[in-house]
Amino acid sequence: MSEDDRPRQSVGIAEVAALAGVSTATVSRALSNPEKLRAPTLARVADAVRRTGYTPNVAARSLRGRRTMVVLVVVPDIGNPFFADVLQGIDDELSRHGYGLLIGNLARVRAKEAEILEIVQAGQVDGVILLNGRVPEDRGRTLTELGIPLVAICEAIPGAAFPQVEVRNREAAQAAVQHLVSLGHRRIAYLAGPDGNILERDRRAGFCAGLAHAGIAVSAASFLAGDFSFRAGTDAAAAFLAMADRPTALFAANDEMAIGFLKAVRDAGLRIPGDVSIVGFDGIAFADYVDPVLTTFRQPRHALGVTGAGLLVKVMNGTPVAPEEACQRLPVELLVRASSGPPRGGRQPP
Amino acid sequence: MSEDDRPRQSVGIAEVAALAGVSTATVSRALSNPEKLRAPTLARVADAVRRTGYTPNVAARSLRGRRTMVVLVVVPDIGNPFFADVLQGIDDELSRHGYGLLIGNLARVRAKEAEILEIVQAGQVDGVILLNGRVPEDRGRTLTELGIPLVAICEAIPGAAFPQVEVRNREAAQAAVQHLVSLGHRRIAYLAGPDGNILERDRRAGFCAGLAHAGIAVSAASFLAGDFSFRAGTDAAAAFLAMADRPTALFAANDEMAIGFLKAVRDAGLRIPGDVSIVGFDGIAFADYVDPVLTTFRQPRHALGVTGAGLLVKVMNGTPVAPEEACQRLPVELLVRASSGPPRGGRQPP
DNA sequence: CTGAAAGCGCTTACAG
DNA sequence: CTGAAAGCGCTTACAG
Repeated sequence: MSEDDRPRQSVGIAEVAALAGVSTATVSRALSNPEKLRAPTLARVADAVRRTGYTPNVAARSLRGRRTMVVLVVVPDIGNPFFADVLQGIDDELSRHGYGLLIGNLARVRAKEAEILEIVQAGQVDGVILLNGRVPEDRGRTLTELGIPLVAICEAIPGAAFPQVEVRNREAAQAAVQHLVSLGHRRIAYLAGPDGNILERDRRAGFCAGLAHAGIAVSAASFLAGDFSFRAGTDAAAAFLAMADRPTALFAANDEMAIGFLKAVRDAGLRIPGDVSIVGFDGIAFADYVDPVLTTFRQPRHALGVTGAGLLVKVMNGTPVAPEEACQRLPVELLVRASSGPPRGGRQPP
Repeated sequence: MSEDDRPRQSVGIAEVAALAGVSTATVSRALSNPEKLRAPTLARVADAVRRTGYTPNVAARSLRGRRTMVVLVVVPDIGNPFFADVLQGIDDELSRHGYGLLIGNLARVRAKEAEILEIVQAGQVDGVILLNGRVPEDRGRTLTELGIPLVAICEAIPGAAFPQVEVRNREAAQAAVQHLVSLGHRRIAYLAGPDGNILERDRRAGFCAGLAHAGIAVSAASFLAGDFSFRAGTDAAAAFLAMADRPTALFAANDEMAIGFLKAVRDAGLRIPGDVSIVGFDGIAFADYVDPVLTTFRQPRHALGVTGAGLLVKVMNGTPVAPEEACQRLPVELLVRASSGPPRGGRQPP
């Protein structure tokens, strides 16, 4: 049957083979398994490839080779700069192994999980890295059922059977409380992340553990609702300012909220850290440029990406993953800056 | 010849065809050109597709159909949240037309342009959107030679023969100067972007035009070097503070630098806007949370993405693009906030 | 170490 | 409106 007449790919493997005086099989091997060829043959092919400017067609290679050399990264919100460094780490490690990277942005829309399933079902990728804290699903079907190599990073998925890499959220949150207590604070508020989020759960648990450890009744602490956004921080500030017996310190479950809160209470005339100390979480770039500079925890973002990608490569290659590797928890670093300090002695000025 | 024994795709088009009692051609048509089928046939196929959970293999479809339904977006730096909204706009428009999106992050590394060329040469995408202000090239070969549909947005590429969408950088920068002049400023500094960058060139030109328009000698203005980073802002602040006859206002070529500058001069004890007014460019989210809130220009980021993607779809479809569409320049909006105000009358305090 | 040939899973021009 | 069959451009098990 005749074919359509759209322009075809400029150079095909056949042309390279003809120019080099070898079969297409040999050209293919020269590109994928050069060690299987004799040096002179390899050289002739390499020369022909260079002269023709040949690049193998990706679709054909994927179809025939049954692997795409592409990994899907599921991100809850590409707009959050936090993920940029993680993605960079993933990309660095993946490209070392010859893999490309497809970004699936959920944009915080649950319905987009169906698209993730489709991409995988369509055979578009060899593995998936989840940064979104849950296994995507669509009408009862879940990603795990599809039998594709999987890894979760940043936001852990409790009980999952695949490798995971996260940071010590609980320990860090506890350390935040310890830091504030050591400065003399006893009335400490917690500005929460969205309900059900694993980071929120772990950081809240660490916060409570920190209080308990310091002999402070959790019932005496204030819990402010939030959702990780700047806006949640300013909203929480309004609630905070209206409180009768205001805490002298606040630990926010992330930096955006800490910054929103900081801005709003400062605008209201409170001094930081005199009237209220603030501690955030994440160590986003912006935290260095607020006034006062935010005390926070620096996450090993790049390392999270590299580690997670490395694990996925192992799974995709069928390399066994040691149990201690399969559930890693990286440390975070407390950066003590100007936003936290001793509470003003005695009462607050009118 | 026998094949390898890796697990194959769960459901193929043949199974669906068998279940529906039609040929594979009909299944294919049902999915791509449903209007060519009779309703009952379509219904039978649709039912079979649903029951089998069939999703067409992307590699096979691309190989045979000679189109991938994927667009490559070349981003200079994925870590810059500015691009997140633009990408969202692109994605919104592209997905309306059935296209997926592959992100090529240059990470400000020139050598990565070679990867862009490879992706295109490998037939991996049907079109390219450039956000990086130049046509990627590698050892003499440029992307334009590859004959792939192309569009540039955000950062224009002068003299290019493909459609472009940018904002009125020159006019906006001029308006920034007008704003400052109207407040009473006469000594105004410009904090520049990286050399050779088109945004830098246009904004600088607008700055100079604004001065000229106000009857201020350009030679009397101060030009501080920068590169669009927070750090460049703090570095420029050091230079600014050391100046003998300090300007009373500064226009930064982007918000990051404006914020870095703001933070550093504030730490040095200057009051804003009393001692120095500051105007940025872009309207990043963070600009709302610095103290004082930054006067800046809000870019129509989402619209930039939507417009650019829409143009690319036209080019890919062979739809003619009207000349006035082919070179669009969207307006930006000046947000007057607390970082700009009248200069303090008389001398500055010691 | 190298080649001939099958076949990955689809789409589409042709025929009916 | 639907089907039979070619073929997209590669890779790989088999044979030599």
